Amino acid sequence: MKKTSSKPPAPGKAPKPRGRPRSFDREQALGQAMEVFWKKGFEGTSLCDLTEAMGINPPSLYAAFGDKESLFLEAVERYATQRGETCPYCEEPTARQAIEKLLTYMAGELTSSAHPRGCMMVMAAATSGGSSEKLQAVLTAQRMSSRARLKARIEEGIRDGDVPAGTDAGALADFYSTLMTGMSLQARDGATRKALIATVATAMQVWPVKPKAPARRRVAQAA
Amino acid sequence: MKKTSSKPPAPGKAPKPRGRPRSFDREQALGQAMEVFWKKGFEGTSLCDLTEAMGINPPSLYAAFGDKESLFLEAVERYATQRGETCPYCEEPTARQAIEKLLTYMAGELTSSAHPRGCMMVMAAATSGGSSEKLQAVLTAQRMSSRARLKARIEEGIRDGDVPAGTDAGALADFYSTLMTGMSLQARDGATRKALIATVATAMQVWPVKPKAPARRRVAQAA
DNA sequence: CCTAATGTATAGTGAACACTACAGATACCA
DNA sequence: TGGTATCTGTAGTGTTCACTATACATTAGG
Repeated sequence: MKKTSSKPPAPGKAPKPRGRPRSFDREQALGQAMEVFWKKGFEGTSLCDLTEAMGINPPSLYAAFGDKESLFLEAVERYATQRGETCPYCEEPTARQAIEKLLTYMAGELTSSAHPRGCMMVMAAATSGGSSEKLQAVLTAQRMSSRARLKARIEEGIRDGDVPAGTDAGALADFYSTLMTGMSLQARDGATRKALIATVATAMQVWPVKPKAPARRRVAQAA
Repeated sequence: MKKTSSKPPAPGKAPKPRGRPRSFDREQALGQAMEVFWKKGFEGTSLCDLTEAMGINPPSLYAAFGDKESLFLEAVERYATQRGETCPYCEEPTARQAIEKLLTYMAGELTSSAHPRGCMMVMAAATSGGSSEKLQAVLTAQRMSSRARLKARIEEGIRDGDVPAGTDAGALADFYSTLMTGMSLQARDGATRKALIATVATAMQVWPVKPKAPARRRVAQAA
């Protein structure tokens, strides 16, 4: 594998690119591409859609990103990174608060008018039926990772004592994963933020409670 | 609008078709087409996929079904009818039992190996981003109808007294609608029947309970 | 200045798409 | 048997797809 032409490796190296410099901002163009993929899916997006949104011509796109699939994968990566950074998650003191905050945050994000509705991953997963294996594998991995993070936070809650000891972390993670997936579709379908918030409130009722009050211990653990 | 050539209007009329008879079973061909659409979505399915699965040539397809979109709409209609008939629903005595039975039935159906995984409607909704307005309108209507049926059954439960009086039927219907949508995607993603059943069990915990036991009435209502 | 290296713009490539013209086949009715 | 109506199979139609060959523009080093 040889990198076609991404960017100067490091300022300390001073590679001094020889030829004509690129006339567009690669990161900004990637952002535009991400929005288009987010809105129309992988197969629903044409090269024409992309070049128009990115403001460049096909040869520039291919020189900078490889091909349509590579560009999509980079967009997915960027989306995941971006979401992972902005989303409040494990900083809440209890697992319940963390999950509730996550779901509430998502209810707002999924219905925000600042970008396409729904989660890009979920939409991509739903619409990439006939795509390449690599593409599907990456998407599946992303979804597995999302579910695993949920499960890990619940298990952390069990260790910390804020979640009852017998709780099935996997099943609970599956439940909230399923719900979040559904929320994405509902959002795409026009569900209001209010409706999603109400659904979140309903869903939080299944959070396990301790049967009695045998140990009123609360272990504070620095994040 | 003039029907191109669907089928003889009624056996009583004895229309006596004049020309060469059709050499394939229209209903069976429609079933094959439905399976392909179900598996690959509307845009992901090519005419070649369809003609191959249906065992006919393009002109026969167009003569019998109009065009790709009309065929898809007919497939959707058939799917909805078929599901509506086979799915046990309002015959359960209480709303809770009805919803639980529906969800459990769906957990099995969505993961059945007898047909493509997931609900055709949900997959179609997710993948028909760039399709015609009519197509999207029909799909939206189907989903609204599904949610409305859920809501109606809950309201029936409120009237019958097996659901607490203050229950927000709309919010509860939204919650289970969202969950069912999510279950479809999870199923497509490879979730096991067991995992879906567990999620259903978790979800049923949110069912509202009466604060005390004021009325133990059960109204049997013929379907 | 010239040469080399790189990016950009025009204008295509072959393939796949939804869809159909046309001729031949097969039915009914006279 | 002939006329007409409908279906079937072959072989296309033009369009759009992802992608690229080629020529020109713009930089750095000499």
